[in-house]
Amino acid sequence: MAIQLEKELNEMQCKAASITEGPVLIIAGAGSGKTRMITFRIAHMLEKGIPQSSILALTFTNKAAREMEARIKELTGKKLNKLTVSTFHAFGVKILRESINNLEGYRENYTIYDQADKNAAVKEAALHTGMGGENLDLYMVNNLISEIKTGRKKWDNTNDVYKKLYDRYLNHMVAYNAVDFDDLIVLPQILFEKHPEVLDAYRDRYKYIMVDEFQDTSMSQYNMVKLLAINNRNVCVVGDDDQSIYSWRGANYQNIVNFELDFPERVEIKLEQNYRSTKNILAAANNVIANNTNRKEKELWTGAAGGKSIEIFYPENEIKEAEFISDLIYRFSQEEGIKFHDIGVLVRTNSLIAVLEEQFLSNNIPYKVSGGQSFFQRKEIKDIISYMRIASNPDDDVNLLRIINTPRRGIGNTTLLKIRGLAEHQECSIFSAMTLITRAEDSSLKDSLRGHIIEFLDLINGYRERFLTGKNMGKTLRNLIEEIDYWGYLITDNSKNEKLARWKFGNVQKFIEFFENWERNPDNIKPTIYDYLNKITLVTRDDVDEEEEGKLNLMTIHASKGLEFMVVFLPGVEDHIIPHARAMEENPNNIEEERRLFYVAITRAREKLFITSCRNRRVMREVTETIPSRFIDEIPSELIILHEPDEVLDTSTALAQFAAMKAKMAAK
DNA sequence: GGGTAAGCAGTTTTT
DNA sequence: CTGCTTACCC
Repeated sequence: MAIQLEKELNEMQCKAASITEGPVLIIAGAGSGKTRMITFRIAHMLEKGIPQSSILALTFTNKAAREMEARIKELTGKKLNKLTVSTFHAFGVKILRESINNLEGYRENYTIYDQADKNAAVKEAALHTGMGGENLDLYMVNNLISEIKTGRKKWDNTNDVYKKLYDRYLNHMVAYNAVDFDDLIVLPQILFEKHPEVLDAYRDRYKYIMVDEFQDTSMSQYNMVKLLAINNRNVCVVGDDDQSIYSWRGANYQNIVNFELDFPERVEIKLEQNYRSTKNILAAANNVIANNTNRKEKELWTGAAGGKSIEIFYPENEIKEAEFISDLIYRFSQEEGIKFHDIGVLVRTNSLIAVLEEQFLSNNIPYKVSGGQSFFQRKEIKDIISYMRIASNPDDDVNLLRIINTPRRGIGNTTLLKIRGLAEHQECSIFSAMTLITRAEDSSLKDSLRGHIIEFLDLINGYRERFLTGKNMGKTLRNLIEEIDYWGYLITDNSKNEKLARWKFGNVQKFIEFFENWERNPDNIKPTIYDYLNKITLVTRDDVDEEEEGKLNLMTIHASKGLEFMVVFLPGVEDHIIPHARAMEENPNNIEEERRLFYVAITRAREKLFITSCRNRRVMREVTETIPSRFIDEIPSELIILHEPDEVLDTSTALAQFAAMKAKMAAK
């Protein structure tokens, strides 16, 4: 089987896939067949005899990583157990797993904190530095910690009041033996600095590096790539500055410029032919994004036909909007035979999802939601995970506090305060303090209380031992859940709603099954509880979906990146939503990123795009009048069918329009 | 000292 | 919807 790049790819794609040596910068526009090019590039490298183990491909999401691996597998028909395709964060986990013992204070059984855990840890640190309470702007402090840690910001006289809190937070994290998401990128680099021999080993191993979604890498992520690639110089980055939509998380598309400076001999390739959208949709997207300054010159073009493929409606309010969209989708499915999974409904904020979801539910439209609260973030699942985390790392105070009295075991606030005082005094973890307090002779604890604490300690210690054997962990988990009587807890806690309790317990059962499946998976050579816990912390969405096929896609625009749909609906295209009021408040320059978001949304559509903008919308409790997004005005009017605000919403016209356009395109 | 019901506020985007 | 505070009961 020889891959013929020239036959499979266009000229530019082919060039991009063939140059495997030296630095390459690929600017790949939306829908330009980027994934296809990358897949062929790696397949080509393997065919040339480059060993799998020398290749490192870094992506942004787990989903992208999985997809890339699957496609390479399909193309080459090879087993890919030596190829490293991973997200930046998962790669960080891998490095830390192999070498965290070299970092002072940390141990191998470290816990990864997600946003919620981090919040709790920050609160804790604030409490200890006397900065807690209602005045604390948790969101801001969280950001500050991240910015300082990743080097995006330095201490100055506007923020150094938080230095104490920051130091405390760092100390706590080491004491908890916990790392946050930023640490997964930053700690490996500290490790490399302190132990150049470790860095050399990674440089030796990964001679070829690829980075996907390069516009979304942060400065510290780029530094990591640079560290690894600077000697061998076989590094290929692929990105599109117009699709950079994660700057709030530290993404910096200036990295494209940095790359040009650090690798001046790079070959630069632009993929500008779009294979996805109708001429009409593409023209709209091009016109919108042209309003941004400071972008790489490029113009997407397509050989596809035109057709009036964009329609704009102005429903009365968000309920009418949801009804309209839902009805239209239903008729598309019934009368045009369009599959639900070919339709995407994309929103700017998670809060817009609920109304739509409700409508789809009552119209019996099968749908799946990506983004928002992930399965692993549900309270009942987090509880169970906390038990597992404490069993694997008892020093993790944040998770201990979550479960110490869930289900109720008679350790209330006052007792807890006493224990925490002791922990503070002894500079030890809460778990250790509990052990101490049960042994103290003069302890003022009542016997019953002491009994409760001992019972808890025995429970954790017992299951810790069982989990650490690495055998029958699923069974162990089942026993644990039974022993703490989590079912009984759910029943009493949701005494007014037994159905809810049942549903929650169903989730718990599901979680156990995931865990057992993972444990049984032969790809896991030696499954440990640490590996599992680290893995699920990095999982956000979609990994849990059972049947993907045949379901309507409902998600945020952020979550839609990299996807495409035959028909796309964009609800809530209103000022204050997109561009988002909060974003604009923060910094008026954010308008460009909001525009990029709108651009990403438009370019998801292959054949048809519906934009709706409500005239009134309920936000929290109040109904407010809204105005259409300014971005609508940036689409040339000759490209769209504009329905007047007072026009009665009519799904039939929209449907007929679509049919006519299809017929016209087919005729061409 | 612990448990619990009721009332209340807070939702930009995510690894 | 749910996490958090508050006030009150056992």
